[in-house]
Amino acid sequence: MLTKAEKTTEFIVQTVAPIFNKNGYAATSLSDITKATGLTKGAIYGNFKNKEELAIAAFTMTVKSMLRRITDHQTLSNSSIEKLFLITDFYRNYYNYSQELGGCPILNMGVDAKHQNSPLFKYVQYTIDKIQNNVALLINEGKQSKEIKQDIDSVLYAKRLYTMIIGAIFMTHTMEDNSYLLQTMDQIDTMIQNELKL
Amino acid sequence: MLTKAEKTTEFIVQTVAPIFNKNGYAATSLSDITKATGLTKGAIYGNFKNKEELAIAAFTMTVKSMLRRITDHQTLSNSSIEKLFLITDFYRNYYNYSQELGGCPILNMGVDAKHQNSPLFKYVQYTIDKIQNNVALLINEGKQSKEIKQDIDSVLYAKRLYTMIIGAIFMTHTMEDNSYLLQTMDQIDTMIQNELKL
DNA sequence: TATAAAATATACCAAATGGTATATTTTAAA
DNA sequence: TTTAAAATATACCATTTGGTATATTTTATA
Repeated sequence: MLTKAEKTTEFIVQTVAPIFNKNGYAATSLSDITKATGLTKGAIYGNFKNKEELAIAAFTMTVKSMLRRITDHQTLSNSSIEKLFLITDFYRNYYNYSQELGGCPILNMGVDAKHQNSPLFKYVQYTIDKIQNNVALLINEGKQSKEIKQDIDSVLYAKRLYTMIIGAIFMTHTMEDNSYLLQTMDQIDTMIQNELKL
Repeated sequence: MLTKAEKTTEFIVQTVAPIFNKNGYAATSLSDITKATGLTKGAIYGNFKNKEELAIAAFTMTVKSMLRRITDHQTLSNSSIEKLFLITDFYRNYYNYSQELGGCPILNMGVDAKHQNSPLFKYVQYTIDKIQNNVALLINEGKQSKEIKQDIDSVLYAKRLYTMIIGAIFMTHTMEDNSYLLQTMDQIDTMIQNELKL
């Protein structure tokens, strides 16, 4: 069972995560944090060393729950090429989902932390690498099961796909127009169909 | 001739623009500004109403000089399909160039201003629209001059191209790896060659 | 139910924030 | 070279910032 303190820590992170994600680190003040949680500084600093540690906890929590969601979605099929299509399927609903998070954490933190917070920025890089490696692995599996063409460079192709996806995420959020995400997912599906599939 | 005051205004904007672009609005303090310019608050507030107005001036200045640079590069050819290739040619050198600016202003401001500063965010949207419309116009010209296939949806294709470009810019800056930009420009060149060209 | 420990609130701190009124310097024209 | 105006510096302001020491409350256990 979770103790009171553990529940409070969880509660703070959950409450504060979308605020940090929306506003960025510098633009999120401790009064924003106390206001949103209804707690005082005493409670915040009893659960976290400082503002930075809280921001890190919030970001890692958001990213982990996001990655879990993609991974879960992947289990809907055993075919590796189908799993690629499940990626685009996931991102077709990403505008809604990421709005709940306060935006795309990878995109926001990649921009926000770049010249401000190197541990967080490193963590963004690590996460992107992780996502891309998963896609590359999937392509490799597809090659082994003869679902995907043998001459495909899996790492390069994974990078290509994620580049398009993150571009579409930026455009959809910035132009406030979901069609960027939908169109790009169509485009990627066509690529999988025409360029990857054996 | 430029008066002393006009030169100072110019100097402040030029000096401060990359700082705002790097750090974002909230994370750039007035002491950052006075330190960088070597001027005092009196001089800053004599030339600008407040911090926000300075940030707006800095951003518009950066964007305008960037757009001028693309436009200038376009004049290298009269063929509309060649002008499309000149776009990818431009972005092949964009990592270096945008680093001088303190990052890509569109990308950074799109993320930074989204939940903070609505006039600046609107200006980002306006600028993206402008860029995309220029590309769409170029494609239309290519269709008229029989360089580009008639059944291409120019607006949709322009959106597609810019989505890929901004994705590549984010990836290159975040992963600190220029190959994302180069690979994406190769990919776009292939698309122009195979999908657009008549 | 009493109690020790854990969790939270209160009250405070120095430093930094954006901004302004006024004093001083610099500029350019007469 | 004097002088009025324009530009910049100085000194200040209230407010907010992140953070902390201590007081108070809540929790769980004996």
